[in-house]
Order: sequence, then C-alpha cells, then structure tokens
Amino acid sequence: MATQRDVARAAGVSLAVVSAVVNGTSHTRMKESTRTRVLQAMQQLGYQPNQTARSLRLNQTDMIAMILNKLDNPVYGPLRHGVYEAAAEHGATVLLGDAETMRSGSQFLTRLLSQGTVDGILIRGEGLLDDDVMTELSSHPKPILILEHALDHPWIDVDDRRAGEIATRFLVNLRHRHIVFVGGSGYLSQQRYLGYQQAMDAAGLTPAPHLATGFGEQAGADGLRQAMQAATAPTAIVVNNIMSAVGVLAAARDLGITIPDQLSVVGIHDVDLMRHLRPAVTAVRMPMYQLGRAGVEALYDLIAGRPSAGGVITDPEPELVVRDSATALTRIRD
Amino acid sequence: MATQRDVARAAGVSLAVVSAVVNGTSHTRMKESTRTRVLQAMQQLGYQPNQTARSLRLNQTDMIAMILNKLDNPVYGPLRHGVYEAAAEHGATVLLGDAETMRSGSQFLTRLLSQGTVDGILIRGEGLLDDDVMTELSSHPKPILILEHALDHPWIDVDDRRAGEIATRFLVNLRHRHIVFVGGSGYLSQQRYLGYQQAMDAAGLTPAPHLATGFGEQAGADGLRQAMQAATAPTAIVVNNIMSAVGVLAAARDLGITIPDQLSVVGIHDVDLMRHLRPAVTAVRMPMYQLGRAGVEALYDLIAGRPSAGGVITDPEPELVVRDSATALTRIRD
DNA sequence: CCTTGTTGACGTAACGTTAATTCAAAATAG
DNA sequence: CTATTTTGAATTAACGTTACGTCAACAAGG
Repeated sequence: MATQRDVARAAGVSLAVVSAVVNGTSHTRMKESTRTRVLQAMQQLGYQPNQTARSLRLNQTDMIAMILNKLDNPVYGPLRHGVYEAAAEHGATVLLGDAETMRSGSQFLTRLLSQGTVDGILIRGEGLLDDDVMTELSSHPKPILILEHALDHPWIDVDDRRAGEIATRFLVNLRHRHIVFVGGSGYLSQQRYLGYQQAMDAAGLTPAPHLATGFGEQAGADGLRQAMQAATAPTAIVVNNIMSAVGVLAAARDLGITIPDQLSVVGIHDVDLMRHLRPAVTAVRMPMYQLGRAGVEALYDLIAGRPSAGGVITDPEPELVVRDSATALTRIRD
Repeated sequence: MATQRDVARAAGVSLAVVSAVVNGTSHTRMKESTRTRVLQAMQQLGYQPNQTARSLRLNQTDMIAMILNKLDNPVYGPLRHGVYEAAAEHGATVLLGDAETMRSGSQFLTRLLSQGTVDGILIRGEGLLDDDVMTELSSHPKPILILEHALDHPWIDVDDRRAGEIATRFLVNLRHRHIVFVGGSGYLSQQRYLGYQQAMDAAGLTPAPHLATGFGEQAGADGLRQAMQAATAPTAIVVNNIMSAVGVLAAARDLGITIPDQLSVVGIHDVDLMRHLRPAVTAVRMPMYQLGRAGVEALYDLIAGRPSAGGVITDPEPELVVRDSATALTRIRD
C-alpha cells in the first residue's frame, strides 16, 4: 500500500503537499503543475488514503452505527435505505448491529462508543432500552439518537398514533362498529392504540381494550383468538405489527373465518410481503425511509454540536394502502 | 477520554507498562503490585483503549465486512447470526453491507478494502458478482471469501444440489410423477435443479425443464402460471427460492388451485415465515448458521495466510421440514 | 569478588495522516 | 532600488498505540 510519503517521493514534493492535494486544503497552496504531478504519482502508485490514520488524526471515523432489535423484520428495509443514503451523503459508512449483541453486559456498544469506533449511534429503541442500558449509554461520549422512542434522549419518530387513527377510521368508514385493536406491549403499540381510541371516539364507538399479545406471527394468532372470544365478536381488527398480520391470517384460516367477508383486517406498517399474501393485506404505510434519513441528519446535528432537529415525522404522513383484507360491512349487526 | 499516557501518569509508571498491562504482553514484565496499581488507575480514569490507534499501529481493524444482495431476505437471519458469533470469537465486529452499495462504480467496497477499514470481506455472490466487480475485487489487498458461489476465488457453499434432490425425492416418495422445478437464474438455482434432475432420474421419471423466472414472490407466481400451462399439469412443484413460495401460494389461490390437495409444494430454504403461512410450507432447511460460522473461519484462515478450508458444508445436511403444503398423491393420473 | 542471569521497568521509534508554523523566492508597491 | 506582500512549498508536531531495545538493580554461581 502506497502512502503519502511514497507519493511525495515519487512526485518530488513534500508530504504536506500530498496531503493538501488529497484534501483540497487551501492552507497549503501549490502550482497547478505540481498538483497534477502529485495526482499522477497517486494514480501510478495506486494510492488510497488510509482511513485508520485519518481517523486517528481527526478523531472521527466517518462511521455511524445503527442498532435494530430484529434485523430481518422487513419494515427495516426502507429505514436502512434511508440511513445508508443519508450516511453516504455525509461520507460515512453504516455499521449495522443487531440488538442481540446489545445486552447490557455485552461489549458491543462499549467498544463502539468508548473506543472511538463510530462517530455516533442510531438506536431503534422499541423493546430494547431498559434503564440499565440507557444509563450505560448516557455515560459515553459519543452522541446517540433514538428512533422510536425515548424520553430523555434525543429522538425521532414516525407518527404511530396517526397510523392507528387512519387504519381505524378506514374501517369505521366501511361501516364497521365492532373493531378491536390487536397490539403488543411498549410505547409504539400504545401510541397506535391511542390513535385507534381517538378514531373510535370520533365515530361515537366504544373502543375495545388493548389486546396486547406481543410482536410477530404468533402474537397475531393469539390476538385474533382472544378477540374472537369476546361476547360480541368483532367484524374488523387493526393489527399493530405487520408480521402479526401474517399470524392473524393464519389463525383466521385455522378458525374457519374468511377474510374479508367475515372479518376485515388492516395492518400497520406496509411491507412488500403484504401484497403477496392472500388475501393481500390492506395496510398503513409508514415513512420509514424518511425516518432513516431524518435520523441520520439529526444524528449529525448532534455530532456537530448543533441542536438536534428531532420530533415526529409528519411529511409524508402515514398512508393507507388499500388491498383485499378489508371490506365494507353490509350486514349491520347491532 | 483517558489515554494510556494519563493512566501511566496516574499510576506512576511508564507508557510501556500500561500497554503491557492492557495487552498482557510478556515481553515487558512487572511486579504484580505494579499491575494492580495500573489496573486501578485504569478503573479510576475509565480508560478505554482507542481502537483506531490500535488499528493504525497493528495494521488490523478487527472488523470484517459481509455483503449481501438483499439484506431483508429472511434466509440471511441465521447466516448473520453465525457470522456475528464467529466474528465475536475472533474479537471482530461485522460491518454489514447491502449489495446496492456495491455497484462497480461505488466507492463502498473500495473504501472498505483499500483504505484498510476492514480486515477481510465475506460476500454472498449469487447474482452479484459480474466480471467487472470480480476483477476490481481481485486487485485489492485484503482477503475476500465468497459465500455461494465463485469459480476462481476462495468460496464456501451449502449443499444446494442435495437440497433439490431431497425436496424432489420427498415428492417422489409421495407418489408424485409430474413434478416441476420452479427456479431462478444463476448458479444456485442451477445446482438445485441438478439435484431435482438427479432425483427424477433415480425414480425413472423425466425431469421437466428448468422454469427460471427469477427470485421473490412475483417469480414464484409467474413460475406456477407457466407450470400450469403445460400439456399435463404437474401435481407437485419444487420451489427454488423460499420467498418465491409465497408467490406460489398466492398464485395458486388466484388460480383456484388448492394446496396440497391439487398441488403439492416444497420450498428450498426454511424460514420462520413458512410456518405461519397457510398452508404451512414444507421446506428444506439449509445450514445457514453453519455457513456463516464456517465462512468466518475460512476468512480468518485467509487473513492469517493459512490455506482456506472452503468447500461445501455437509454437516449438517439439508433437512426436510414437513408441514402441510405437500401430501401424497392418491389419484394416480398416468 | 567478579561474572552471569533474571527481574522489573523505561525510552522511543514507528503506524499514516493532518495542520500549524516557517521560510525562500518571486512579484508587486512605493 | 529597497520594502513589502504573495506564492509555493518544506518541516514538524501531534493523534494513541505497540513492541523493540536498553538498562539498573539484585541474586546466584564460580
């Protein structure tokens, strides 16, 4: 690996000039002819700057970490995309971490944060950040931005409450009266339930209690079973988590309930998979790509010592994607 | 951030001793009492070694990259797990990259490889490595290991041919005679088709041509439609890609074909989702976790300059997970 | 008592950058 | 023609580690 010293020797100039050519520094000036001579030498020797040496000198690694709790959840696809793109615009690489590596005792975050491996960290907080972890995080020098959701840390969210409201209002407009909310535990689910409540209230309907069965396919199946045991069975449900929707569909099949004829289903978070299930699932698309971009920008605000522009992303708004799993109620039952 | 110099000052020893305590170097010896004094100083100052400085000095970053082509394909879950675990055992962090960042022109790999950001790279090759990329990669100094599949680079694979054979033989044993293989393009699909052929031949059946429609849900749907247009419709299909299986199920529903009564389906690669579809999909589980572990070990062989122990992973073998999407053919049609 | 070996440490030169400082030569001003 | 400014560059001190070489003090052996 050729170094700046080699280039300097080959071009017959000093180290400083090479560095100036590489960085476009204005402090050290040079003739255009010298510049091209250096450039040629770089080309010939195949010079590549050593990122490690740069990092040491500048105390900045041009790398940020993103920690997610279940990396293969497809909702993270667009989020990752947004983060990668925005990071690239800042000249940074993204170190993707799974929450499994993140238990309080683990060395992973400590290495990242204290050992100067990354310039900052994005964490998707849901179900991840207990008090232990939070205090450990707070004691580190590098900035941390929480994606959905933190109380006393800089954070940035998508509008989960609104998503719950949109899903519910859609079902209300389809003349459903008995709508239940199948959710999980945690803040996000709570927010979406709040939106559900709001839409129910606005329609003069009484919200059913929050059926908190957790996340994922099994949770969806459990939720549906519980919902169906109620005195008056619901004609529609709002499913908190998109992977839970898969479980809802499966449980419905197992219970002999046809969707959407006997039960309408709307999911929150839209992923490609929903298009390919049968029935194709009507879902609320969340601006996850924008969340990723905004997260990186806010993190770089923090890194630069600027006040962070956190908050709830309202542009674009959550958007309903209508497919086949929800239909108008024709037979009114009450 | 406290440095070794601060610790040395606090403990009243030289830099060399602190470094020796940190690394357990045997060259520089010290009294046990000195060691504990240094340790205490480290504790008090909250000393954390600076990874960047270490990297520069040692010319090794303790970081490896893994590049995948579609990061949210759930088949990568166990692969990632294996890679993370094995990497952790080597004291390394994993930098996860998506292939989108990898087009020939992109700076991503160049930065990683030439700028000394990582010690080595694992790449899942399928559909990714055209000749351009390969020659670009070869010109770099850090070792590269290809997961499924390369010709002139160190590589390591799971037994795709065997998976095709296992899936097909299972259907043959269920008395199916008209079995088609819905595949994609590329080496992996080809290998699995070879296994299909082999099982068909062994049963004295004539293999159908390889229906190569690509990857993902849409490909599965397309494949099924094509298969059903044949003169004699198949009673069973082997689906190359697990996400394609979702598409097959959807297309079957759309075409009014019930699975498994009218059509048996076996997928290659098992993911959790398959359990939760209806019907639950019978699939061949591939040892992806082991592929990840073995990949890291082979990469570290390369990094250490040892001959790499690549090849096909045969332990464990691909394993059939029987669920509901395939059933015995009762009405023999020919 | 001198020699040799061992213990316990210290000094320092890298690793490849960046940027502050310095400085000679050329250009311009008075 | 001298004084001053500008141009074009060179020297060098960090950044935080690691590991090589050195060395004093003490112990053991002859």
